[in-house]
Amino acid sequence: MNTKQQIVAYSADMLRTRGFNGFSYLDISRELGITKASVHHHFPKKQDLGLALCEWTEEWLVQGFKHFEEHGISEWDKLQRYARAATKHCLSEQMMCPISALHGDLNKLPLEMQQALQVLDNIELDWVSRVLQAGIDAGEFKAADDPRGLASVFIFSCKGALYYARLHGKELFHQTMQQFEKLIKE
Amino acid sequence: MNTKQQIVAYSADMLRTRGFNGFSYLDISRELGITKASVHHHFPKKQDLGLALCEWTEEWLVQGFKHFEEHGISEWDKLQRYARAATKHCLSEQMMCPISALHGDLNKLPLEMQQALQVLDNIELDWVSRVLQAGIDAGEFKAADDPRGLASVFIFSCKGALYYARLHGKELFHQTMQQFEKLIKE
DNA sequence: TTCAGCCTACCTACCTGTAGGTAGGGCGTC
DNA sequence: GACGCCCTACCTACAGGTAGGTAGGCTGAA
Repeated sequence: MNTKQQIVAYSADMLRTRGFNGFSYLDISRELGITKASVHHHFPKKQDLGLALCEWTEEWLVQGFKHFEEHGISEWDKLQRYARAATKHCLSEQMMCPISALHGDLNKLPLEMQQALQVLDNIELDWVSRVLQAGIDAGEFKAADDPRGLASVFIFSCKGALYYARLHGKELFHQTMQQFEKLIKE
Repeated sequence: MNTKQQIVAYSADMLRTRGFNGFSYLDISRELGITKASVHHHFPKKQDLGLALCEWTEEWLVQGFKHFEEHGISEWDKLQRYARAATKHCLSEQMMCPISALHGDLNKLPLEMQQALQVLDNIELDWVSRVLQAGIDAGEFKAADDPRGLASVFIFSCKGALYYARLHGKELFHQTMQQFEKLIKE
């Protein structure tokens, strides 16, 4: 892994624990044992790093969805895998979803990053909508006239509960996902 | 309104647009035309200001719930009023929920503020849980074995959709709330 | 009434440590 | 020599905070 990739990897961790404006080039330089100016060499402006992080996030998303599709034994199982993947680091390492982290700093992001974030949102909403629609078609879930709206409920429930789990413990997360499951199945 | 109250009022706006770590004493001093040291006079450390903001948020919450209770003509109407109140500034002024804002900076908040935030979360979850339970008892909503988990779904759906509405427009917000309504009524 | 002491609310000046960034240079590899 | 990747040194502008001070108002005692 070359220096540039190390910068992105470490920055992705920081994005998820402190948000985009919560870590600096000095943080990165200290972690990797290089100078700040060297970080600037690879990413001249923080926006450049931010866009690289959006690309990283998209890759992370796309690979995740591919994995869930390959291993999910039902549509609900795919959604559960999504939720479990999101949980994986949250409860032990206090990490949030990178997309949520970017939304938290939305007002301070340059336009280009906002546009990249919009793309990420749609990738995620599209995938969950498709899984829900497939589940409805297969009789796993109750009929819904707007899978995208329903996908929103699922995504926001999941992410919100993960945010809160950092302070309230994982029980609330499980309660939330359980109620969502009952709502779409019963 | 004295200086201290002005500091809190302005800080509350900043909390909701930039997050707790997104504005500084210099920002406040510039806005109010006083020096930074004068801000420190009223709130020696930023944590003191943070705790005052938590109090402000609690007052804002409690008054909101009182208003929704007084004017709500059904349990769903109360929840809709909650959602509409949250929407009121979000779509025009890019303001987020203060509680969400604090959660976004959770890892960087001193312990005392984290504890105050936990209290705020519970106040909100408790109120929504009670409204949902009353609606279930009155036959407005379908039975649920865990009103608190259901309250989580509602709150997170609402807040998440507001976050996204800043970037995607209000349609997604309405879709989300509409699907939630169908889920608990049909 | 006057005055000392105290309080509130502000001020200037200063501190350490960044945060994002710029300019010029060195070194190793091909 | 060219280039990638690093470096030192520096810039402006903070961010949270500290120390010492001033001004005006209030209160109680002489």
